[in-house]
Amino acid sequence: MNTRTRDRILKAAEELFAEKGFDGVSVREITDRAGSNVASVHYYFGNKKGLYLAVFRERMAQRAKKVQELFWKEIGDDPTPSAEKIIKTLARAFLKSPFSKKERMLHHKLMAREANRPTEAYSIFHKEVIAPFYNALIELLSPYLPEGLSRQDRVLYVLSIIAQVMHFNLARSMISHITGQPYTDRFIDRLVNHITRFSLYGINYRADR
Amino acid sequence: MNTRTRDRILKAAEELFAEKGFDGVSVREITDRAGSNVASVHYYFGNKKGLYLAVFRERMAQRAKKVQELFWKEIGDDPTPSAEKIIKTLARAFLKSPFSKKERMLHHKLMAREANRPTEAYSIFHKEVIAPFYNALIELLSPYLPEGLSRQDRVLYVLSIIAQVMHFNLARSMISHITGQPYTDRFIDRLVNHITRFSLYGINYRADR
DNA sequence: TTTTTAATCAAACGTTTGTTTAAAATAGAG
DNA sequence: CTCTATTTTAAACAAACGTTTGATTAAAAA
Repeated sequence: MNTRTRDRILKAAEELFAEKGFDGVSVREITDRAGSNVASVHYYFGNKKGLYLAVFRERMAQRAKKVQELFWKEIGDDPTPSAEKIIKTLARAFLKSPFSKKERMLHHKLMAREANRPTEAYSIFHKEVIAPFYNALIELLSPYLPEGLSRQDRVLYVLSIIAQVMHFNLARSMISHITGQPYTDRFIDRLVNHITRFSLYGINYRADR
Repeated sequence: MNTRTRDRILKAAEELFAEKGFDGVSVREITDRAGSNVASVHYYFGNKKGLYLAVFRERMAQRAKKVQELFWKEIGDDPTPSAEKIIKTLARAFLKSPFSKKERMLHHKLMAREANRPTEAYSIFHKEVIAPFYNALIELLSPYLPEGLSRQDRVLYVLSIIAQVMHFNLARSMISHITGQPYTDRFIDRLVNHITRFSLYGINYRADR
C-alpha cells in the first residue's frame, strides 16, 4: 500500500468536499489536485462515496479528537475550572485550534453539512466523538447553570455556545460583509472574546450569588 | 405567461436547492417534481443558474421581508421596546415565523448556504434585505448594550443571537440525537424561550443599573 | 530467474448532465 | 372557425460524470 498517494487523495478530497460539497466536486478534480490518476480513487476507496466516508473516518474524527484533547489539556490541571475558563477554553479550542485557519474552516463546514443532513459517515462519528464531548461539557458546566434543570435543558446552554462558534466560522462571508472586517487573526481574537463574554453572561452565573 | 407552471418550478426548485444544494439537484429532478418538461426551465428562466437566481429574487427575498414585517409589526407600536421584547420578538420572528416548519427550514438552509459560499444571487439579497435589517437591529439594541462599543462590536451581539437561531434550526438532526428530543412544536417553544433567556443575559443588560 | 504482487495509467464504458431544437398542443382574439 | 401567439412537448446534443477495464511498470517473493 502506497500511503503517500492515498493520503494526497484524502487531503485533496477533504478540501474540495468542504468547499463545494459532495456533488460539487468531480472525482477527476480530486485526483487532478492530488496528482494521481482517476482510477486511483477506485483502487484505494472503491468509489466516490467510499472516499467521502474515508475522509470522515480518517480525517474528521482525528481532528475532532485533537480539538477535544486541546480543550482537556488546557482545562486539565484544574479540577473545578471556573465558568469563564470553561467557556473561553471551549471557544478557543474551536476557533483557535492547532490547525491552519483553512483546516479549521473545512472541518466546521463538513460538520455543518453532516449535522444538517447526516450521511452514513456521521453516526459512528457522532457516537464516538460528538456525544461524549457534549456530555462531558454538560457535567463541567452544570455547577454554573441555573439550578433544577433537566439534562435536556442543560444541553441547550452548551448548544448555544457551540452555535456561536459554528456560525461565526461558517457565515464568514456574510459576517465580513456586515462588519466590514476581514477574518484576520486579530478579528478572530475579538470574536473569541465576544463569544466568551456573551456566553458567560448568557448562562447567568454570578460568583457573588 | 402561464404563471402556474412557472410557480410550480420555482417551488420545486427552492425545496430541492435547499435540500441538496445547487450541484446536488438536476434540472430534470426539478421539472419532474414540478410536473413539467425539462425544457420549461429554459423557457421561463433561461438556464439552471437563472432559475436559482429567480428562487432568490422571488422567494427568498419575499420571505425574508415577511419575517422582518412580522418583527416590526410586533415591535411597532412601542417606540422604545425593552431588551427582552426585542430579543424575544427577534427569536420568535425567526423560529416561529408565519410559515410552515418546512418552509422556514428550507429558507434558513438556503441562507446558510449563501452566507457560507455566496453566489451572485446573494449580493443583491444582502444589500436589500440582510444589511438594512441588521443595521436596524443594532440601532434598536444599542441602548441595552455595554457602553462605548464600536458599531463593529455591537453587530457581534446581534450575530450571536442570529447564530443560535440558525444553528438550532440547521443542526436539527444532531440536536435531536444529543437531546433525545424530536422537533415538535413544544420543543421549538422551549428553544425560543431558551434562546431569549440566554441572549438577554448575554447582552448583560440589567434594568437596575 | 521466474512468478507474484502492488501501483499507476490511458482509454473507454454507459449514464446523466445542462441545454437546445423544432414540432405539437393549447389558448385567446377577431 | 381561423389565425396567431403562447406554452408544452419529445427528441437530440455535446460535454461531463462515476466507474471499469486491461496493459504496464517496478518492486517483492518464490
